[in-house]
Amino acid sequence: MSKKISSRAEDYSQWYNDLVIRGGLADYSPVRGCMVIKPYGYAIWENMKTVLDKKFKDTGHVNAYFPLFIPKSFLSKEAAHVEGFAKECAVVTHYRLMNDPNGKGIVVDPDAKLEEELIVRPTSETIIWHTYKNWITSYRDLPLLINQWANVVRWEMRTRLFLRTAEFLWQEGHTAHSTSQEAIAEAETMLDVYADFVEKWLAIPVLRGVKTPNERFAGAVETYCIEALMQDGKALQAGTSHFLGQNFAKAFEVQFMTKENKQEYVWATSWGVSTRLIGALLMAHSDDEGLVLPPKVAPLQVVIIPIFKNAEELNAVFDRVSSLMKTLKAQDISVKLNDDDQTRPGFKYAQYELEGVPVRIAIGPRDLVSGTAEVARRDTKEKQIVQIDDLETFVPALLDEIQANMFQKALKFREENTRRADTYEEFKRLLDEQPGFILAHYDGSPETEDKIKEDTKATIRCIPLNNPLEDGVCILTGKPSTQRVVFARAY
RNA sequence: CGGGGUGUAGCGCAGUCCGGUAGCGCACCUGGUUUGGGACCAGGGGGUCGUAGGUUCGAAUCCUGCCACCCCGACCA
Repeated sequence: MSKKISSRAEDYSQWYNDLVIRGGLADYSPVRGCMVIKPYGYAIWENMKTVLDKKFKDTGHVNAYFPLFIPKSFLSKEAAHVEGFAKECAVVTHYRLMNDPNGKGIVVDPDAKLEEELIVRPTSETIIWHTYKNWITSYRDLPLLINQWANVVRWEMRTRLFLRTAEFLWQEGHTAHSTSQEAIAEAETMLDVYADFVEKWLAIPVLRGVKTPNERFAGAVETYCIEALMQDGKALQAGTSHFLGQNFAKAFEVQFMTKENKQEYVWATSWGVSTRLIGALLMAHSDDEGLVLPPKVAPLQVVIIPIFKNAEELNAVFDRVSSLMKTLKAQDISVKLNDDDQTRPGFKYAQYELEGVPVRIAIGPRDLVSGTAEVARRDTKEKQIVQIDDLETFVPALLDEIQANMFQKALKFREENTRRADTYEEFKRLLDEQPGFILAHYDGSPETEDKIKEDTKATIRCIPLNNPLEDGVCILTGKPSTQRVVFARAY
């Protein structure tokens, strides 16, 4: 095995795969499009989950769990919804296997065919709204604010580790409200929760906006999204929040009695983020040496590498740092001393750089004499000598600085790669030569959007919230336009 | 589903053209020397060569079918 991972410049896709595999985040599984999330990758997900779950609860939501299997007939109750998901559903048709009569292993028992086939959930709107029908009868039952952490299956044509897998982990919030305004406010609140999380914890700047009708979630009236820019200039949708209007309430007959004693359909939202966020995290920050993790979600924030030739020297380092480790842990900083005597320091340095541990501290016999340590930060790869006694204040400050610096770096990258195009030629040239977000006018028609997508593979990522109005003309048709929208090629 | 590629030890590969019973590097195990940026020496274990069939005295190698995975597209979070 080569020691280096592929570089971004020579093969961006391979670089990404190397990060995931060599970084110990996931493995391929025996089933196409599925992956095994390894402990290190899962630890990142757990950290994300912990923060998000608290934010959901702080905004009034509770967790519940709905079943994996959905009766096939449910899916077709909302027309746009089935249109959007039918082509990528895993279907359960039988419930039993038997020994092959021809002696070749095991086969599906033809007598065990299900009366009605079951869909493995690609998302849970249908089963949840079926359930909500029984839970909601009065305005007093509203709002109903429920989230679930679950796995879903979408049988995608082409998969990519974390970014698009056949099965993925996510959370999906499903809320019911008595008014349209309240549901819209909910969808916007959750978009803000996502944006805040991605920017402050993952250190990835995002654009908040709404999707055009073409890009809207199947069954939504309005889809809000956060869009991030990856290092190769492609966009990645990092989270979505949908205002579903009364579409699902009507499809599943969910009505409530108002204060005025009138029957009305309830208003709905749904919102979700998935393990795709791990893909975003990798692609936004990592470099040719490996992962670069923001301290706030790094499974391990600080690693101490002792330099030693024998047990005495190791113990001397351990004695010198044990109180430091306690102090850091008391501040909720994860720290580990790697006392493995089978690998040498250089190997450990390379390994922790690959894994993206934010701060590395090396302490050897010479340091013990001088009372110093070598502190290396992963984001800039800078090293400096610090007094060991100062580390308990230096390290927390450094972690904060790394977190802030990673966000600033990503923000600068996005700003430098957000450009305006006023003609179609310029638009196409930018896509090929300087990929990134492109702000351009379009005439607002789905046909124009489709044509541009067909020509260039670029899509409208979003119409930013609070978008400044500006008169212009559509880059494709020359028709008048009142605002620029954000185009990009996307994952 | 279209295009390209690959299936040989846990991983990465050579061997296939030209058939003779499988090899290298890393990893792993044992012992020793090492340890401030991916250590070294010696010894050792591990593979029905993706799968099914065919040709042949003999197949990783030739022929046919099938399967899987990866990359690039169309679809999507």
